[in-house]
Amino acid sequence: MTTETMTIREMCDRFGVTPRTLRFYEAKELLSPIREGQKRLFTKRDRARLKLILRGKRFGFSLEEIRQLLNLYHMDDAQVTQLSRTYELAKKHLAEMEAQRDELDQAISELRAQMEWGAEQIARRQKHKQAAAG
Amino acid sequence: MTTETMTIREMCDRFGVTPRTLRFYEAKELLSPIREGQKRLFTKRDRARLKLILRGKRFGFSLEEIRQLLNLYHMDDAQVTQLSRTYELAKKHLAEMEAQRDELDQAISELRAQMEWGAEQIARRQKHKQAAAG
DNA sequence: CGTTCCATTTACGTAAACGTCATCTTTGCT
DNA sequence: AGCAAAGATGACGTTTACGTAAATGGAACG
Repeated sequence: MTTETMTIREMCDRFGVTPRTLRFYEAKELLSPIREGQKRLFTKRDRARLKLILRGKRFGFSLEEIRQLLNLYHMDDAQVTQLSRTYELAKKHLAEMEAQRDELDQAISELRAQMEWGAEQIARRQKHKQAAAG
Repeated sequence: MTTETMTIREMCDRFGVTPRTLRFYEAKELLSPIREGQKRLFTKRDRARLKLILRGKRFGFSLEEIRQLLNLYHMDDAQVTQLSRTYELAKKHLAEMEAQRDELDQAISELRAQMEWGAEQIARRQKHKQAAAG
């Protein structure tokens, strides 16, 4: 087993996805495993891309958005031609992510405050119970 | 126009959603506007909840997940009974959000690095052009 | 009173992201 | 040679989150 390429099953085990998912991503041109006869062989590049895909999904991006963004991470010489356009897209994306992070930070502190209130209510009820029992 | 309640149209204009969306959220028990005859009237509570709904969506949560979480923010006396269960759920959610933020932070710095590389490539090409032209 | 304008309900349609068969090949044992 | 396991290729099904169209109902305006 050269660690260079992986079968579909090895990929599934490593990333916790189904074969269907990997084939689907290939159909959508998010992955492009090489073929050994019929069988797919996933390269290091595919693994790096899949990692980014799954991350993008956790952030709420659609596969189509993710497809665009993958070009930012895997530019070959042919694509360097449109590099500055890609760069603009990246800047936009970066801004979106930073906005999302700020919102997330805010949401986190709001939730923290909410939980403190909740903890207080629980404590209050404990006291009432004791008073009623005593 | 008392600022107390809003019509469906006012809601749509304020939040940038369609009437269909608001009715859909009501059907899914995410919102519960009061009725004036047939017509829906959205209260301050509905607005607060909708804000949280839209935010949750940006974070990649499903409507069903969001529905669960809304209880954390709008607990009435009846629900305080299960408050400690809710509190546990909140803790789990908070942990998820913090993990997501950390991942987002990492993704942001990776993208930044990627962009610096891109900027370098652009500069390099500029130089080559000049050399070829000169 | 007719029409226009919102809004409501009901119902069917749709895009995204896979799940789930059914049906082959291919490949590795025995 | 025979057979099970793994993988491939359609093709249809499913869930989520709405879109869209049809039919209906008030109410407001000329």
